Amino acid sequence: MLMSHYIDIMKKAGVKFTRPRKLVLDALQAAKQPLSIKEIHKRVRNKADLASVYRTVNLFQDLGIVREVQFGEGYQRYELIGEGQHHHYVLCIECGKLEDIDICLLDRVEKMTNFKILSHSMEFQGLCHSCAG
Amino acid sequence: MLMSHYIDIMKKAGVKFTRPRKLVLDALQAAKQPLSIKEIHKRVRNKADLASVYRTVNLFQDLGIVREVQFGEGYQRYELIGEGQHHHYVLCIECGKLEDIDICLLDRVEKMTNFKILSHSMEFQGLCHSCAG
DNA sequence: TTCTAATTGCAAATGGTTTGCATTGCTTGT
DNA sequence: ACAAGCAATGCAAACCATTTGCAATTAGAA
Ligand SMILES: [Mn+2]
Ligand SMILES: [Mn+2]
Ligand SMILES: [Zn+2]
Ligand SMILES: [Zn+2]
Repeated sequence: MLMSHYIDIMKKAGVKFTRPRKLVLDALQAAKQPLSIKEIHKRVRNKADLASVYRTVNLFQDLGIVREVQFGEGYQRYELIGEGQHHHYVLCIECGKLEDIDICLLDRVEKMTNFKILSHSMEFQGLCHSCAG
Repeated sequence: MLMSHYIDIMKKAGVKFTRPRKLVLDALQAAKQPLSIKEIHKRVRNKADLASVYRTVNLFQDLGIVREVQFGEGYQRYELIGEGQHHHYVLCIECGKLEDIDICLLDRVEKMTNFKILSHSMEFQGLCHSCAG
């Protein structure tokens, strides 16, 4: 996704496109896995404060730029959402291997329940083929 | 699920069936929704310490007696698992309405990914029909 | 460039969860 | 019934992710 896309979203929302926000965006774009706050902060050390990373990620969530991914590690992870897309994962708790599963039940659940779904999580944890032995 | 079922599990695991553990079990059995630690503790006040509630719930998780439910509230919820069963939910963030969705992708994901899945979360948050307007 | 509200950095606070340790309570063997 | 040994508890302190107050800085409109 182009940087200009996210700048547009912020402009439309009437918030400033600041240095910390660009840095967090860069970090998330460079990553190929959902990042924790600590990981984002590490990729941005001495450029943006930890509190700013938190505030930025929360803002991005409100703006629909990032999505929270729950791996049950005791903290959250975040990934960019590109044009209405997002992923769901299966994680090996032994070796950390992460696989994308191409399923999303959003539409099905909206129809089935008559809810307007605003967010959802659907993540699996277990042992990959190698680690299961 | 019968209390004896859970007692058996604890016996097999070689852990004691103590008063706090019975209290937490009772609270979870009486509940018709996943409970937070705070809610369990409230239902058990002056009978079991908060730390014991935490320790008990963690033990029950290890024993496969309870399952963590993630509603993204900033803390965890727990529900009893009866004989290989568990639920997935859609939650209205406005009025708190909770609906059970009768879908589980465990088997499908295990086959698709060749992982041995040990835990998973699949919860949806949004607005129910009344609250969406 | 100037001006001002939005944003940041830093430090302190918060809140859920875990942990250390002395005490209590089972359980087993005598 | 008693004692010994180990497990589990209560209480307080620690931990750690996240939030917040506030003074200083900065984006971006005028
Ligand atoms: Mn989805
Ligand atoms: Mn399931
Ligand atoms: Zn693995
Ligand atoms: Zn509702």
